[in-house]
Amino acid sequence: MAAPNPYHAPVLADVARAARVSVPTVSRVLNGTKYVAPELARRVQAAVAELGYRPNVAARSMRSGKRTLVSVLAGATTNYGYAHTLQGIETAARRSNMSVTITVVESGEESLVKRAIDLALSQPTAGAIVLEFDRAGITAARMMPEGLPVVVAGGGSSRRAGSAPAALIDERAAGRQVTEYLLRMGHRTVHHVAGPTAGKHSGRTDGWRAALLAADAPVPQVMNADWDATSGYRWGERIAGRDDVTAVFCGNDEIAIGLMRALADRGLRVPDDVSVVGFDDQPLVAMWQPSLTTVDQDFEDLGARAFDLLERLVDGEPNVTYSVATPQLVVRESTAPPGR
Amino acid sequence: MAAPNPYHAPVLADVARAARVSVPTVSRVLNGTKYVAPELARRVQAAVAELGYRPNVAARSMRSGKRTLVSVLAGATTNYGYAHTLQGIETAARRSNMSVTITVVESGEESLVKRAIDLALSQPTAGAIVLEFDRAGITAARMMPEGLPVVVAGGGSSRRAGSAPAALIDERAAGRQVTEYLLRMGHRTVHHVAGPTAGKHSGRTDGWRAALLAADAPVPQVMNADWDATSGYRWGERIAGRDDVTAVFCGNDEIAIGLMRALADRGLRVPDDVSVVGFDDQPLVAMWQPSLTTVDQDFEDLGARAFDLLERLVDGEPNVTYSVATPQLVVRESTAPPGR
DNA sequence: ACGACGGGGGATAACGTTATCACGCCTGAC
DNA sequence: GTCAGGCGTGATAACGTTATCCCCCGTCGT
Repeated sequence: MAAPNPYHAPVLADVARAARVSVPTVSRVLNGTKYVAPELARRVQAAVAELGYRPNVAARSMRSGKRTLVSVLAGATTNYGYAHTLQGIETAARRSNMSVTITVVESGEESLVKRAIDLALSQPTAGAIVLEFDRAGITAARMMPEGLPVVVAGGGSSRRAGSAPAALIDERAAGRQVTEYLLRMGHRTVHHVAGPTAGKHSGRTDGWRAALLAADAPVPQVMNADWDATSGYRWGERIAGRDDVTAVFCGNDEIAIGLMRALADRGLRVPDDVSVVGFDDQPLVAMWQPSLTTVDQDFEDLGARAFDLLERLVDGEPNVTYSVATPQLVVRESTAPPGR
Repeated sequence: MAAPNPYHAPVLADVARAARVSVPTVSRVLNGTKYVAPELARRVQAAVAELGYRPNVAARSMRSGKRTLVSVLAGATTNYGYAHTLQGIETAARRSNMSVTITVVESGEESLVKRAIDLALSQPTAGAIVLEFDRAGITAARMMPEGLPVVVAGGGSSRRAGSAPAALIDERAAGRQVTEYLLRMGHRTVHHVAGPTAGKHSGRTDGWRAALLAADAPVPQVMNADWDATSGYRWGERIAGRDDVTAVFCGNDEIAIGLMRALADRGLRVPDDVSVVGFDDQPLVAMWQPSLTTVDQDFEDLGARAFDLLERLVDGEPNVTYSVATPQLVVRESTAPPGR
């Protein structure tokens, strides 16, 4: 994209000429930094409207240091959680008259992460929000340059001292809640199909294990899957052959849906034979047959909280730490006391 | 976000000092614009690496006119089609070392659209891509300022001369294909639940009507819904009471899923009693029971094509017009010859 | 009536980069 | 040996904006 662009937007000097005032005066009118005589102000406003002048924030930020761009780094954008978090950030940013750039980090491989960070920060950004939902995001958060305001958004429940401020959803509490609910209904234990574990810890998995241990229930081996429905389907096929499995807690809704389809294809009924719980509460899963019991996570709120933390950080507020929300269990038709 | 930001990234002058060369020489090394002695180049590279220098594209674009930012304006971001189109744009832009900002246009109301455009264009953008999937997008496309490179991405099949270049998905052809398929299986006619119609025309609806007319089939009244599953559910409830409806073509997958659930709740079987077709081919609908016959639209490709058009436009290529892809019918379990 | 004070607005500089210009040195040819 | 030419490098200017400085003029106090 090197060729000359014939489009030349009007600049302050054009407005100043049209309004017969000096360039700094136009700037003062637009920013309200100093009192300007009503007559001059009126002429400036008129010229701005007529020429369709639009300030060049690049030049502005270069001189004033004020930055109006926030970078979001994410391992993906189309998954339910990612897309809604991004939307939450965008809405909050728009309210503050800031723009959002999105850069995808394709994997956790360091050279790729570095390239993504370089691209994101090549723009004059006020700060960055890293979606720490997967390995790519975790690596990106670790590799962010010192000194730049960075906020992390993710599924943890607390934060190490010294690390970046974070907006969190307490997945651990949710995992525990799901598991306790199933145990209370009489299931001897709860099986768990996890998504690709980001490092050692997954809040959902931790909460599940903690609840089982607290209830003295056996802790089955974790079944590892990808985040997609196909992957859930494969585990469903295997579970269909085992009659010790009466309740399955899935890492997300896609896995749960795929798993339920596999069970149905093998002639098993949900929830009569097996109870299934998802995670995310995507709109479609309420329409499923049976509708899916799942965990509602407010991703838009997560994004909004992340932006809020970043804004406070950029404003120089001391002791910006973290913000946690606890997701809610949504009970629907896919869970029942064990019948097998 | 007015407060001072203590972070100060290294600038060219810092690199130049560290490498004991002049500022322009550093620029020349980084851009490869002119031959620089190997020894100096080496020192510059070393200094860049050590300081973690990252060029400030705002300053660069101000001087050179080269712009590395593309603005996307969209009526929403989380819906399946929107999110994937956006992802296609981001991937293509990243390959060209360009960043993407996303600005949501909350409605078609002119003052809101103007504000969104102002926000998007307050950044020094090389051009804009407008997602013309809804009324907000259509209004935004109309209100974009003259002179700025603009590309539209949407669901049309052709383009008026004189309007902005466009990347398109031929929804009209897809609507016709769906309808012809159902008629061929023996349905007397095909009913249609449409999404919120963006202006008078919806390609899907036009194609459906054209196919019915071409086959001399009766053209039932269009049922208007929103894009969500709940809205589809409500139409499903009404359809369940009518035995003249044997095949329903839904505006998108959400509507289809909601509709199928309503039919099931009223004791009707899909496809035995009613055939249902969706639109989009979201991953989950293949797992439905019955799995949904739908139309696969390659939104990521749409986004990539839109970016490509914009790049050519910005590069000053003459006669940049439009690009069309035809989506594919995906036949699954939710359609069958009429049995009612 | 004269000086001090203050407010409005223009002139100027600066942000970080790249385009242009100018200079000095080295090479090659007479 | 001298001069022309070219190439590599540094100096300078410019992009569009805002911060700073400063001047001018009006007003108020004595």
